[in-house]
Amino acid sequence: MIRDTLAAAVESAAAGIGLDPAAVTWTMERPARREHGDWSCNIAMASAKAAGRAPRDIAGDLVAALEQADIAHVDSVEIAGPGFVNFRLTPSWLHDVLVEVVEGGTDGYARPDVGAGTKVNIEFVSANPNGPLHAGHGRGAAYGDSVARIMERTGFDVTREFYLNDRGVQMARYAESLLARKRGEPVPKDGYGGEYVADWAAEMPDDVADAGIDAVRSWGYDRALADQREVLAAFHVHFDVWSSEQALVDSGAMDAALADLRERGHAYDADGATWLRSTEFGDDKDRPLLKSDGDPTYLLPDIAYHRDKFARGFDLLIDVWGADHHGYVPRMRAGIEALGHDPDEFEVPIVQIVRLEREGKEVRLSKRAGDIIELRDLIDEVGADVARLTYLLQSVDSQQAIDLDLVTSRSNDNPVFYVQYAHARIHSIMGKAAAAGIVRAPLADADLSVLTHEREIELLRTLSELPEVLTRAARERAPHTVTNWVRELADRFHGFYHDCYVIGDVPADLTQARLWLVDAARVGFAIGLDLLGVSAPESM
RNA sequence: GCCCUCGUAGCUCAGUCGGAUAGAGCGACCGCCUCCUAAGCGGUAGGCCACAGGUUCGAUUCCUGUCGAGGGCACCA
Repeated sequence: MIRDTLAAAVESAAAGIGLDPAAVTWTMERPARREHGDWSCNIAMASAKAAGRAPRDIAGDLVAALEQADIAHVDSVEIAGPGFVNFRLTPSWLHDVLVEVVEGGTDGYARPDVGAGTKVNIEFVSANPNGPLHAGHGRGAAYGDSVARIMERTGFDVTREFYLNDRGVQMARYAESLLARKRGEPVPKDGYGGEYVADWAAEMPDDVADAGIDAVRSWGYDRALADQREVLAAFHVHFDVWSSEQALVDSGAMDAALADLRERGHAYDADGATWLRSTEFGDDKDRPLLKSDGDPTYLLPDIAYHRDKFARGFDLLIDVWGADHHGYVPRMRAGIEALGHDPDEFEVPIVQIVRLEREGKEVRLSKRAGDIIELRDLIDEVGADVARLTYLLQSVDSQQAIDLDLVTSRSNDNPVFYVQYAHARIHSIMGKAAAAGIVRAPLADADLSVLTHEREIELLRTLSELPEVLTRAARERAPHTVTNWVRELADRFHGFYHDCYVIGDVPADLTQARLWLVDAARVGFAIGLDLLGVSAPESM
């Protein structure tokens, strides 16, 4: 890559004038402003203190040395601002990018090895199996799955996992609520009042209800899980592993975890309960593992669960949690440290809440669920692609308001259609070319040097940024940076489409080169949209 | 009271591992279809990057505090 070429040239030049490039941290980056060239290096400023010289003075020597070196694609090197060394390149470097994109294709282009084979377990959604998924789960599902896709592409060995809290008080209340509804009675206090409970109770066979609360719970569990699986499938999210809390209890894994904690001296008995000494690991207070009635709290099975994940050989555990659970992070991390693991091996991205609005007012999409907005209804209304891209439009750190009027509108202010339309135009061009009997010659025969139009250059420049974007998206677990890139690619493509006709009154060699450029854009959209879990239509 | 996330253009949001004149889309206003879909393209206007200190050659970015929004604070998950 060009960046490496330039960095190597800088290192060599720096060494040549008596600096030690390895001793300072410096960067080779794309300047924010185009006037500052194509690539910019801050090594002169970074070395100033150690060298005891003025940054611009060092930069001057560097530029002189770099001008002597014959570096591929470099048009000029100059000093700018406080001491930046800026490189201006000839368009040829972007023609090389085009070849790289087309030859690499969807599978081969932009595969930076960030993970180096790290085994990572990404646990997300993990909704309780006692009701349908809601819009908040949708954001977590879109995020978790997209992070998984990005990490897979960047050299991580990824497992997608769903944890089932199929044990405990919540499940008991759910079963009681189902049974009460089945019998036409009001749901008990602290029960589940959503209309889906009544609907599902109506579906429940009489013999299940007659068989008692355990049978009802079991039936209700299956019913809820089937519902969630169905919606996730419609959302194009799949899981490799479904783990059960109850199974951890039944297998003795939970007891083993507690014994482990005791052995390590991080668990103790007091006030009739058993406690985790989480304060030892930075938590505010110690947390109960076993309640005073002897039943486990949710924390102990969770610790056992994470212990199990590590036992399965994962180097890194990522739990995607909703904002309402963030206070739980310190004790979970404490539990992991208590088991002897490095806290850096456990990460918890927090997904902030989602609000759905119509005409500026909060809406409740579901008539059935009462107080929840079902993911199913959202998908039914806008489609899985639109829902996913919309969720991934912004960072999960900030709260999100989804305007349903906007999202369903077929207008300029809808970013989903903007991107999809750009993609559709690619196929429109290819279709026109085929209809006109134009055959795309082999890439090796195309003269890419004719691609010099500002729009063509900008389009290629955006394509060239994808490896860096993916590196960052993977490190920061930030799918929205990919969304931003895809939007920019769409922006560049629309501009190109508008000003640069591929077919029509253009020379044959330009048509050929542009057809390859269009194909490169297609590869870019295919990679980007796939990472977001969004398919793109070939026509609209 | 303590902890977490957020506060950037009228609106919705990027950017922030410290860098050169802070970006996009929408909305507003002005333009562009004899030619691959105008679901598009171009232009103009619009900012004390919540506020106050600190660190630094340099802070929207890092640290501290204040204010505001949201969320969480053992035996619900």
